[in-house]
Amino acid sequence: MSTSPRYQRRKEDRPAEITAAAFETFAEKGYANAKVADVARRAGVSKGLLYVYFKTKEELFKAVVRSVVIPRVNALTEAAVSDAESAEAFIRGPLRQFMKALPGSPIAIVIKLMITEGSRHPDLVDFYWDNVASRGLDALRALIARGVRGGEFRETRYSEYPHLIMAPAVVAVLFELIFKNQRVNSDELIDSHIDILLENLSVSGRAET
Amino acid sequence: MSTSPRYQRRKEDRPAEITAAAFETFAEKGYANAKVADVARRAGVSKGLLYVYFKTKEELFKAVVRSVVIPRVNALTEAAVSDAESAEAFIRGPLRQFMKALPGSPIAIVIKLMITEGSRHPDLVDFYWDNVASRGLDALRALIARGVRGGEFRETRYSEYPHLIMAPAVVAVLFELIFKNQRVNSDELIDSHIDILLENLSVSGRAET
Amino acid sequence: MSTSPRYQRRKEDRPAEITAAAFETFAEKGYANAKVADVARRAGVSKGLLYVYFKTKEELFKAVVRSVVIPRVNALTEAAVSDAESAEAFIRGPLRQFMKALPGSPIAIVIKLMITEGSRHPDLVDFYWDNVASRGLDALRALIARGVRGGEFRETRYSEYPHLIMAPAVVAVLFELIFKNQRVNSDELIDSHIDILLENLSVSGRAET
Amino acid sequence: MSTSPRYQRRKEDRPAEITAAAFETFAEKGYANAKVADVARRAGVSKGLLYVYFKTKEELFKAVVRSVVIPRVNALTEAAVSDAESAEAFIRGPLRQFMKALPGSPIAIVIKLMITEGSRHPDLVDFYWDNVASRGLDALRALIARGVRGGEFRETRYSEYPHLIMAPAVVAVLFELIFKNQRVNSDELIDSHIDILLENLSVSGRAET
DNA sequence: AATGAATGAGTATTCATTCAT
DNA sequence: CATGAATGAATACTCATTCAT
Repeated sequence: MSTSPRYQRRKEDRPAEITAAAFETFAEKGYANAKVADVARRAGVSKGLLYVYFKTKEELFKAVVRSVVIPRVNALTEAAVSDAESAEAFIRGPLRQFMKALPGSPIAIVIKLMITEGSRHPDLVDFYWDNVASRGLDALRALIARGVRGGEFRETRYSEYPHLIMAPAVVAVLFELIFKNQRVNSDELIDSHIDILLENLSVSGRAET
Repeated sequence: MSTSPRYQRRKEDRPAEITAAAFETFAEKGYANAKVADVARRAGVSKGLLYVYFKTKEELFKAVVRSVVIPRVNALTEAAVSDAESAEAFIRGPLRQFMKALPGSPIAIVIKLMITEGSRHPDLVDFYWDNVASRGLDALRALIARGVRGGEFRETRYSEYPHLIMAPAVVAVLFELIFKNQRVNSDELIDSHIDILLENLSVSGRAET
Repeated sequence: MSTSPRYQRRKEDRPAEITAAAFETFAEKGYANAKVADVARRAGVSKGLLYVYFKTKEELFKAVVRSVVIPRVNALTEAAVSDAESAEAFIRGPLRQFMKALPGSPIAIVIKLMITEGSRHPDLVDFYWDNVASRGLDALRALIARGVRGGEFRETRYSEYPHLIMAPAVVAVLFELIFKNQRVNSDELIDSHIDILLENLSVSGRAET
Repeated sequence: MSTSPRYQRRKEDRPAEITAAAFETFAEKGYANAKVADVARRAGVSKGLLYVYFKTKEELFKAVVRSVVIPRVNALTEAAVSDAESAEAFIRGPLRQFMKALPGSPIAIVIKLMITEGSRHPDLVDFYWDNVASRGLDALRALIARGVRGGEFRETRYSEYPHLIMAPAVVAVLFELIFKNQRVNSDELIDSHIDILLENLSVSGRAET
């Protein structure tokens, strides 16, 4: 009920609040069309304060990518290499869920931003490769290796190109980015892919479907 | 006495020359960072004349997308439904070539532009769906159907989701857009995919590989 | 009576018009307090056009210094070395006039700007030394030498330090810059100096005054 | 356990510490380019505290000028009128030293600041005239009068325009401000001037040099 | 038809100043 | 007394678009 105080004095939270607001703004508008003033307004701070924490719009952008990416990659990659469940169970469970969630996740936005602005920020691209793409592919490779080692899977090209495992999720991401998923049922797409994938990996050969 | 132009441009060529220059500029810089003056300079015309043909930068952008997309979709889709070669031969031949070429083709650039600017141009997105994505998927579906009809292929989920056939090419496109293909060998990726795909489609079951 | 046309199309004159306006603005406000928008308004052009001719405010500043300085140094230095009149006559005539005019001349403004902004523009300082200070001192040295050669003057320290000849004019400039000449009668100051100077240079020794 | 400050500043010293820091900052950057935050940091206080003592940046500037100027004018002017040494000895000794020291002294900086910012602070200009320029000129006039009275000097224009006595020092100051004295040997310039000056003032007429 | 000079709205960034703590 | 987080007005610079020639 009271008018919000002019000064909030929340030093520790500010950077996170600002990157969160910036993420939303970049997600909606893209980098070039996002106004620093919008970000500040959305974060509930003045432009001046934003510039205290981030020296330029570019710095802010890089901080956003890092802040979005880092906390999200660990969970899945760690689960992939744990022995808590069989490789197939992991693929049918957590991995499928991850792939279905991908188009609506912040990662999709980051992919968009990397496509748009990557060429102007090679260091960010490297960062993204090292911390997301590369680690994700390694985790998938380790997952397949575990399945093969455990007698669940046969040897396949997927070991070499785990990209093929994620490819349909990438399609789903693109459809989301371009068509806002008006044009494909991502969940069914992923389900179909998982079926095909496991049939292919399975040592027991083709199920009679 | 007068410095006559190298060759006298004919009025009819101008729009095409301008969209070609615009495509190159958008490809290099992205929409927001492409300057109209750059496009005009590259096309060898004045800004004023460019504005005679395209009333705004947006108009120009839409014209570019249309001009790039339309001539490129027909060849493949027509070949896909012809009976000149078996479905498998088509997949191993023209389709594989198309997928390998995709990351370096103008379509990749258009995909990038659709991701970046699509939300501001819903009509373009519709146009892109109608003329590229939708037609491409239909052609793939027809191809699979032909294979099934001809006894080459068994029934699979690919009929329902031909997206899965193109998915690795989409991954390759994304890697090109983000990493300039420093990070994956697209050709081998596609080859591996085609092998897996045909093994899956084949009625004769798994090769002993 | 007619409203002034929106476009004037005077390409050749623009840079000079703009530097003239910029000179006035810098003179009044100093570099830091001069707004580019003020300069443009005073020049009767838009900010955008100003930036067509001068890529930054700094560029504009340098152009101003050059445009003010160059045309003004030649007249005097050339006269100093001509034999049209005796050295003493030159000092009593043109040189005295020049010194009296200095505080109110654009050179005084340029001196002010060099003091204020010189440290941020070492190349301008060099330019100023090469084209104004150094050339002026050389001309004075040549003048003294001519007087000595012609038997008008005796050998004095002024040959080595012609700065001493100009020093009172420099005082007058400083008084103008700081006190707007509310505090000293520059003309009488210069007259007194010229008298002392010529008495000193004269071979015939001290007049009985 | 607590990191106690190196020494406990006493409240009374603060304004002086701040003006000292401000002087250094203004000297290095000029008024417009000096940041209040820099001054505070250099003074070892917070911006907030600085604003307790000086309500605006302008106030601070005026305080700086006053604090620099006042303590420095007294010594010389008092010595000039004392009878401790002959007028000529005073000129050859203390006055010459003062003139040689001027370009490197805080007064030079204050002159620069007066030139740059004077027009925005007429009261400061008046203060500077009353406390520095005017008093200095009076002291020089008194010095000449003492020499004349004591039979050392003849009557000259210097009585009326003691500015002429200081003029070469002013030149030296300007050269320092603009060229950082890369371009003139100030000491020799002053020595030459003093020789000429005393030859001129001397009742005994021209030395045979 | 063709030009490019001219415009001005729009935006990132800075910094003197305030005030809750 | 002391702090420094927070503010926002001010300003250099850009670029799509127009229009006199």
